[in-house]
Amino acid sequence: MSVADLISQSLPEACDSRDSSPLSTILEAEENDISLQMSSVEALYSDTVSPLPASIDLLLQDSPDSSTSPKVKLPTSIEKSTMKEGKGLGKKQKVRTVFSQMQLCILKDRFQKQKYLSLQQMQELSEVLNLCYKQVKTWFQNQRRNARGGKKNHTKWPNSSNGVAQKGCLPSGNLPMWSNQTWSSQTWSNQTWNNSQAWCTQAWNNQSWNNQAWNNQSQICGEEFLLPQFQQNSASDLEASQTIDLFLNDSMNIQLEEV
DNA sequence: TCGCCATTATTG
DNA sequence: CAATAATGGCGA
Repeated sequence: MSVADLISQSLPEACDSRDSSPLSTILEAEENDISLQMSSVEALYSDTVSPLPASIDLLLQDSPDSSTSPKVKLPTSIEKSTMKEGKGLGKKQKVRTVFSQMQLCILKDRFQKQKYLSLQQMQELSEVLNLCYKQVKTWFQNQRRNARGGKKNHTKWPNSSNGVAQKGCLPSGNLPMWSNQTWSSQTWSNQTWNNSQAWCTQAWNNQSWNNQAWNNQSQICGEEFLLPQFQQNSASDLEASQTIDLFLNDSMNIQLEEV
């Protein structure tokens, strides 16, 4: 499979992050050309994370986009043009990106701890998820809204009553606050990430996961992360995990103001 | 500029 | 039809 495919998955051209992200976001270039972006991204990462070159692309966006196993949607170019030409004329076609399970997982997890992210934090997160800053921002925006639930009960989180394993996959209790400046990256990588690894892997392995599936899954996630079966994942998965670990730590180190 | 809101449009 | 990513307007 080509990395391009994977990438395209989470490459909404709708994001004008370049415009929105003041802090020169690295990943801006990608939106333009899939092919080009690939190289740029690759270069970028390989440069940043010297040891593991392209693996990042894979694991990140790749998350076998669960959303729809059969036909991986290529939101970017193909889908767009192929869409409805009828109204696609001069209209603004929204490209509704379908975030992968992994992306959602990370997003949700983060959201549980932080409802508001600083610009840089969002950017970092976006890098990690290989999404646009704008998308992350929007996502949080929407989440905040339905988290509040107040007006329109838009989203129904799996379990809204318990504050435990409800939405996220990672039991917040075991995780160090993303934004708290105290914990060391080591702590994160050694302890927390183990869990993360598990759930990420899980996410990758179970393509069939749906948002609803989080319901059930989240519970196991809460207690039995490191199931033997998950550890038997392929090398690529492991590699991926490690990769994430790496850049995650990297981003973590950047640390800025907290909420 | 961002956040929040209401709305729109896509996806399943 | 429900869920939700993304857009645009408004205010701080």
